Amino acid sequence: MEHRIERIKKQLHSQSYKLTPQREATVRVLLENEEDHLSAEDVYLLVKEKAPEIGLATVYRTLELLSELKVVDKINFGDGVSRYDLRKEGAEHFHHHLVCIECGSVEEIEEDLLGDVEKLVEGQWGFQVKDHRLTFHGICRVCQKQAVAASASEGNEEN
Amino acid sequence: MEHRIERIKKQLHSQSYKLTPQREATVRVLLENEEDHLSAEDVYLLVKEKAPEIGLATVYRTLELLSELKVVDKINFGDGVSRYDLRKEGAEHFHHHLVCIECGSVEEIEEDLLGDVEKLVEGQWGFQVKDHRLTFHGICRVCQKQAVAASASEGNEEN
DNA sequence: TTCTAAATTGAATATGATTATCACTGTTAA
DNA sequence: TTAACAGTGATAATCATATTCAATTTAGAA
Ligand SMILES: [Zn+2]
Ligand SMILES: [Zn+2]
Ligand SMILES: [Zn+2]
Ligand SMILES: [Zn+2]
Repeated sequence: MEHRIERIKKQLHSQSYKLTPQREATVRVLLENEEDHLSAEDVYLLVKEKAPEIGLATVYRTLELLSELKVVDKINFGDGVSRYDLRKEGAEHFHHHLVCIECGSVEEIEEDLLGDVEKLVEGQWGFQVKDHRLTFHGICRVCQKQAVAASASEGNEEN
Repeated sequence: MEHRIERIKKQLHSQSYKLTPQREATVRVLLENEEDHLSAEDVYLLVKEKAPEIGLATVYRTLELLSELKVVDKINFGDGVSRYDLRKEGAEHFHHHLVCIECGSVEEIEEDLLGDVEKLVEGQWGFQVKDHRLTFHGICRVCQKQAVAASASEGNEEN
């Protein structure tokens, strides 16, 4: 954790930005909730627990800055809010997401998966790929099981 | 065109929705601008040219409805507005996009490309894929050429 | 055709996320 | 020390989208 903060600090400094206490608090919240996909409001509320004096505008500004520096990726799952996702250490591309249309859960895929597709796009469409967004919408493992269970008990009730 | 409108009409009726003049005008605008990626506001302005009495709320409602019926796909390229994209005739999945980070142009890829990846996701992650969103961000062909030209003339100026 | 209930509409208003403004504070470097 | 200047928090402004509601339209039933 400290190591990653140190790294982000250097990245900020290299563009003559400072790692202020507010920015550090924000980054810590992102690191502590790496598995989640927090909205700006979510981050704000979590940061407030530790640094109650922080303002919402500062959180937005910090997230925007981290986004420009590619420390976080801004993503939109179609529910009207932007969400902020830390890049994995050393990851070249943004990771992928599995969004369940039943329960709304979001799972991550860190494997690249798109290597071949990107080669194809570069070769066949002449498009120089810099990054991507890939999200699958479907039914997660849990909801699939529940659907099976529900249809089974439904069958019983009919008897 | 008429054929596709007829089909959408049936799809609406099958869920006891009506193809009102406002809805038809909206669908026509989408069909006539199939290659674009229009926002609700864009659609509104275009529909107004032919049916000036239409209200913005109706356009939003229509696009939302068409979205539920899977006639259009709602997509977000990260610029703060939702865009609406007609499904290709008979397409099972949403098509892909190439967004240029230089000029903002959006190109479409209709080829599936993700068949193998989806099989992997279903098999290895147990996730039942229903749909996807895939967008590549990078440099389009035109901007690549311009970059080459610019760096060449820059080299000349230095002499 | 006439009638009726339900669906749909437009204008206006409300909402909710994000951004801009601005006076103030802390930091930096001559 | 002091004069830029980056950064901040509170607030107001903006902008996309959703909701409300009275009025209109529509598809069937009678
Ligand atoms: Zn689920
Ligand atoms: Zn993620
Ligand atoms: Zn371009
Ligand atoms: Zn498209």
